[in-house]
Amino acid sequence: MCGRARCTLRPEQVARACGIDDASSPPTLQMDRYHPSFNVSPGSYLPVVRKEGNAGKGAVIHCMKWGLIPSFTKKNEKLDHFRMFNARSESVSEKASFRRLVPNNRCLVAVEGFYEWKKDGTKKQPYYVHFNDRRPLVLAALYDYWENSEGEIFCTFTILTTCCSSALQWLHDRMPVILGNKSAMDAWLNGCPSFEVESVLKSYEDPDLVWYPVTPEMGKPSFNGPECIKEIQLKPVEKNPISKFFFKTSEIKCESFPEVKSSSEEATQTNQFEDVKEEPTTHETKEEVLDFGGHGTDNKLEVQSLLKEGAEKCGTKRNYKQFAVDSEFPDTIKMPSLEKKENPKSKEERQQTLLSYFQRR
DNA sequence: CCAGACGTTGTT
DNA sequence: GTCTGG
DNA sequence: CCAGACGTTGTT
DNA sequence: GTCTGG
Repeated sequence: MCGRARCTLRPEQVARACGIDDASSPPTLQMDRYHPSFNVSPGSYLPVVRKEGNAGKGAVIHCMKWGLIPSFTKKNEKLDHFRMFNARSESVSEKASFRRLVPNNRCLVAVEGFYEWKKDGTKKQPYYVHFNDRRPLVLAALYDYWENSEGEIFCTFTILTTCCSSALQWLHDRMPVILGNKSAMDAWLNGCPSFEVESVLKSYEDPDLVWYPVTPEMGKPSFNGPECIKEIQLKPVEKNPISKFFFKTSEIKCESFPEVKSSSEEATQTNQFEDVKEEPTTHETKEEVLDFGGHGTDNKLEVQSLLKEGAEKCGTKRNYKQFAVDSEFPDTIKMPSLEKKENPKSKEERQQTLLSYFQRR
């Protein structure tokens, strides 16, 4: 499934990720509705790349609400964006609400990553899933227009899902359809109405899709900011409660597994597009790879020899590259939930100790 | 013919 | 809009 | 997706 | 439990 994501991409980044020709100044529509967020959920607006017009082959970035409202929805019906925020790709060509959109209402949604909750009995642990080179994920989606009784047009979309890749099966059974290359994106966006959609509606199996656990606090939709994607250290699961008095969690904490694959993909920046009016060009020239903390220096090395298996059991899979640069979140951006947090994480909290284990309870 | 549905997820 | 059910 | 509410009356 | 809201 896909019910939560990070999208703090600027329109140019969306355009570039989706393969729009003139990505430097893409045509946009209703972008004032776009509020970049580390915690996007159904019901909020995201930039969607769709074809411009019927015959025109150009693309436009159109900000739409996540959660499909089919055009045939009754004029006076109460809108429910939380019912159809996903569409099963396996049945999308049969279901009445989606079927009619497949030929002519396909679109792309670019996000930096998405969240997935792992259920362990009563507990739910969220993980952040993303590409190890931090290029955006381009997701397959469908959109529709609906007009209310006052003549207002509502633009909404739904993200297609498929079964999880074998690598992500441990986490969930469903995942969004990730269009992993230019031809898949192009086919989905520009393919003729009768094109064989099944060919691109596959689960993404490549090993550059990685993940790590994040704070359960981000489950609250109002919790926003870079803290959402900060890697956390999972507490080891202890069968025997007594044993936790006898080991140092710092010794057995999960280490990362360095992916050895090198990617030629251009790393994308993670700056904000908070408000075009305020600082439209400030970030234009930056090509720096940025990240928003959370990857303590203590995580950086000595992990080379660790087994992949062990790392993945501990719920982390990542690439060296993401530690190449350690930078702060730009302070030009308003991030309310961050501002409230007066204390930055102490080293104590980053590197888990027996003391912190109890302090946090 | 008209009326009514049209969905996913996870959990039971 | 389009299909299913009565 | 998860979090949070889950109610009425009358008055401002 | 189930619905609504973000």
